[in-house]
Amino acid sequence: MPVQELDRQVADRLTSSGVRYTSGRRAVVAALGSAAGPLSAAELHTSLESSLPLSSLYRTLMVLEGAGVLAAHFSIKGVARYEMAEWLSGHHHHLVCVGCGLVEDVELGVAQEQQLQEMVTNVASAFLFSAVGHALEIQGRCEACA
Amino acid sequence: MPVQELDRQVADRLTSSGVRYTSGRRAVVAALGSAAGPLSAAELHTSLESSLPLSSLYRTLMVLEGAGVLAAHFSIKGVARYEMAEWLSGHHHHLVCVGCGLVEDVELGVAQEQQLQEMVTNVASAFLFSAVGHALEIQGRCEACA
DNA sequence: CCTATAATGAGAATCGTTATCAATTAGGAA
DNA sequence: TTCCTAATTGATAACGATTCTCATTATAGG
Repeated sequence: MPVQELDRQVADRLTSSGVRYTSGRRAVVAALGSAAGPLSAAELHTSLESSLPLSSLYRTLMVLEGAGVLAAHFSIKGVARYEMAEWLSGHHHHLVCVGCGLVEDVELGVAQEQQLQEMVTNVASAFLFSAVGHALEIQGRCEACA
Repeated sequence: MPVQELDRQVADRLTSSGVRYTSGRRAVVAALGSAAGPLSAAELHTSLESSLPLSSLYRTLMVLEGAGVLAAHFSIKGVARYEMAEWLSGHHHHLVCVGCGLVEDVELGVAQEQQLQEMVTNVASAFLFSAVGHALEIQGRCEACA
C-alpha cells in the first residue's frame, strides 16, 4: 500500500475512534509502514532518533494498537514487537531465523491459506474456542545463517 | 508418555548434562508433565502451592530449558510459559485465548499435520530458508471468555 | 478568542525476570 | 561412615521493559 494511502486509512480509522492523528503518532506509523519487519519499542525509539520520549512512544503504541492500527507480537524473548495490523499490511505469516532472529513476512497462496483456515476453524470448534485469528510461524535458518 | 517413563527420560538427559535431578526439579517436571498446556512461572508457583520459592522456580526453569527438557514460549503479553520439550511431549500446536491468556495444546490429525508440513517446506524453500520447525497458533476466546 | 478535552513528557511505580551471595545439601573419595 | 568439594538453594537486591501519574501543553469546536 502506497504511503499516503496508508496514512489516509490510518487517519480515517483514528478519526472514527475519536483519537487524534498527531505528529508523534504519524512518525510511528511512518516508521512501521516502511519497516522490513516488526519493531520493538526500543528499536523504534532509536529509529526515530529519540524524537519522542519512551513514555510517549509506549503510550502511542498502546493507542494505535487499541485503535486496531498496529498489532503486537511476541516471538523472541518477552519483548513486544509491533507491525501494521493485517487490514493495512495484508494477512501474512512469519519466517523466523533461529540463528539471527530475523523475522520476514510471508504470504501463503490462496489455496494454502484456505486449507489453513479450515484447519483452524475445525480445531477451534472442537475445543469450544471461537477463533479470531491464526499465525503460522516457520522457524528455520536464513541464507546467511544456514 | 507414562509418568515414570517421562521421569526416566528427563533423569537421563539431566545426567548427561551434568545436572542433578533434585526434588524441586522433579516437582516442576511433574507439574508440566501433566499440564494441559504451557504454564507461566506464576501459574507453576501456585500449582506447586508455593513449595518452592519464586527465585528457585525461575532458576529451575532456566536450568531445565538449558538442558533441553523444557521449551519456553511467549504468546500473550510477553510472559514466558513453559512446557515439556517436543521430544518428550510430542509435536503439537496451541490455542491461545486472547481474553485470559490461557494456552491449550492441540494435536492436528496426521493428514492435516502433513499438509501443514508441506506448506512449511514449500514456503521456506521459496525464501531460501531451511525450515527446522513450525508452530501454528490459533488465537481465539475460550469458553469462559467468549 | 475561549474553553473543554486530548495529548504530551518527565518521572515514579510496577511487573516479570535475573543476578548475588551466604547457607545448605548431596555425591564421591578415603 | 565421614569428609570434601561442588552443586543447589532461598532470601534479597537489581534489572529491564512497560505502565502509571500528574502537571503542562496543544488542539478542535463553539
